[in-house]
Amino acid sequence: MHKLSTLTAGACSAAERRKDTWVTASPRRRIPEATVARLPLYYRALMETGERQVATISSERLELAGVNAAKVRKDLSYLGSYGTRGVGYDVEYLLHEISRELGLTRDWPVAIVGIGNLGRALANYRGFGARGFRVEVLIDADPELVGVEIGDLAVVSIDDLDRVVREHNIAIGILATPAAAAQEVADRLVAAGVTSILNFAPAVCSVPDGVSMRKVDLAIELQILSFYQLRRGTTGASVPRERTG
Amino acid sequence: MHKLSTLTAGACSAAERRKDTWVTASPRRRIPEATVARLPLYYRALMETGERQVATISSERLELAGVNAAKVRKDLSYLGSYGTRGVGYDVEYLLHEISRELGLTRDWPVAIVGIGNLGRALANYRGFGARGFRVEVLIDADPELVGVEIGDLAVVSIDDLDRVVREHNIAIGILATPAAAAQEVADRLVAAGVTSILNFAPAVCSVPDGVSMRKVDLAIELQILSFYQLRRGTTGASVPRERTG
DNA sequence: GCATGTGAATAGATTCACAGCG
DNA sequence: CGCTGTGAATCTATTCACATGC
Repeated sequence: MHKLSTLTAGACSAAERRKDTWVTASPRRRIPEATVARLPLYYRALMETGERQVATISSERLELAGVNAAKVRKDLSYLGSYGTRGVGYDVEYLLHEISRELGLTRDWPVAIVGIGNLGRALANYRGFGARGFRVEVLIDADPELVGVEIGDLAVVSIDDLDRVVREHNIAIGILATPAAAAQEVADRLVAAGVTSILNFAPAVCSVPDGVSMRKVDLAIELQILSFYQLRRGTTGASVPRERTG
Repeated sequence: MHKLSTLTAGACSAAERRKDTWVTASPRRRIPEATVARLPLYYRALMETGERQVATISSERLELAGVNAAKVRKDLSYLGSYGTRGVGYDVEYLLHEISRELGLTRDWPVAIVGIGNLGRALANYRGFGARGFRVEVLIDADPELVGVEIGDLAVVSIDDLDRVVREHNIAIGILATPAAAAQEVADRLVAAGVTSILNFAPAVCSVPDGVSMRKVDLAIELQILSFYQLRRGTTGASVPRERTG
């Protein structure tokens, strides 16, 4: 059995949490997990700001839903002292630093395994492609699906997973299989050299140390919403019906 | 982390108190956010355990990836003292308590707004439907799409959002629009009485107090993976290529 | 004996508040 | 003066360790 190190979206794997695992490539401090999770938000906000030809921005104005100015400053301070006191942060420069930190200056070839409804939608999704994440491989177990073209990619048989993952130098795999297949496919991806997995399968699924897995689980998100919904004064349109079946 | 307005978890509705099966009426303490986010995991694990005809389970054995026995015990203790010392937790009973806590004994009608690739995949996704979340309304702005049948639902025009949301008593909305439309649609959903939103649009988007929003953002998840991937000794298949352009 | 339930200890994240500097 | 950068204070979450009770 594996050393368990799964993570849900929002939490990170044991591998990342353990201090000793850190290859301190960058001389600065270890960037806290919570900060890492917010860097993409800053990146996105800065991109939008940059398009509006704004040269410089203060932590106050960068502030976005749920992230106040103090948090912004502390987060950015982990990257280095990239701001100017009395002025703010240079948008272009900060964008560059964040994208370097996030590895967005690189090209990450991605494989999607499981070409059902969701896998197909992900394959067609413009939005990764935009920034460094290019879907290069589609894999499915269904012989009917093998060879079918989605976008400009032909679906490859799962029997060829190992070969094709290695050929394309895939580091990041997207798991969109049924729950039952998730663990086996994750194992095969890892065996083929994949060290980051984004898991859409609604299954408890684990990966060895040294591999990151983030879970995106629609059912879980809805259940969390349901929890808070239930505890709110439900009025108007929000009154749930008693379950029928 | 996720913007969930200050919760009124202490206040427990009369509807909950009404039932007879549990001894202790309502959880004494407020359930921590981190615990709430794990309840669905326990729920799922217990469902699988229950199917294997296991009557009782210890925190040690319930332990799943990333959640150790101590955490399990503390989490479950927030719900009440539902275990038996020296034995463990009764699977059926605990399952019932958790599902009640999560509001899974109810039926939550759901609307999906934005019937593109992703929205369509979500509409066809069996998996919510399973436990209380039933997609009843599909909404899109594209006139070409209005009236088109997906599964057994016809797409409704966004002009009718308010009416149809109220008619179906929608409390939970799923946002799968392009980023540009997200904020406006969120506002309209809230105006129509929706108080929980699951947002798939890659956009900074905010909701007023008293409304929950959870974000599922593929680009962000990939960027977080990329961050850790970059900091790992990238060997074998995992060496990223330099960006070509 | 064995596994829960829980205070106490520790670790981590957020916020405060202000010194420091352009 | 305005805004960053950061120690210190606070709040939240996790882990430990053991008394408690079946």
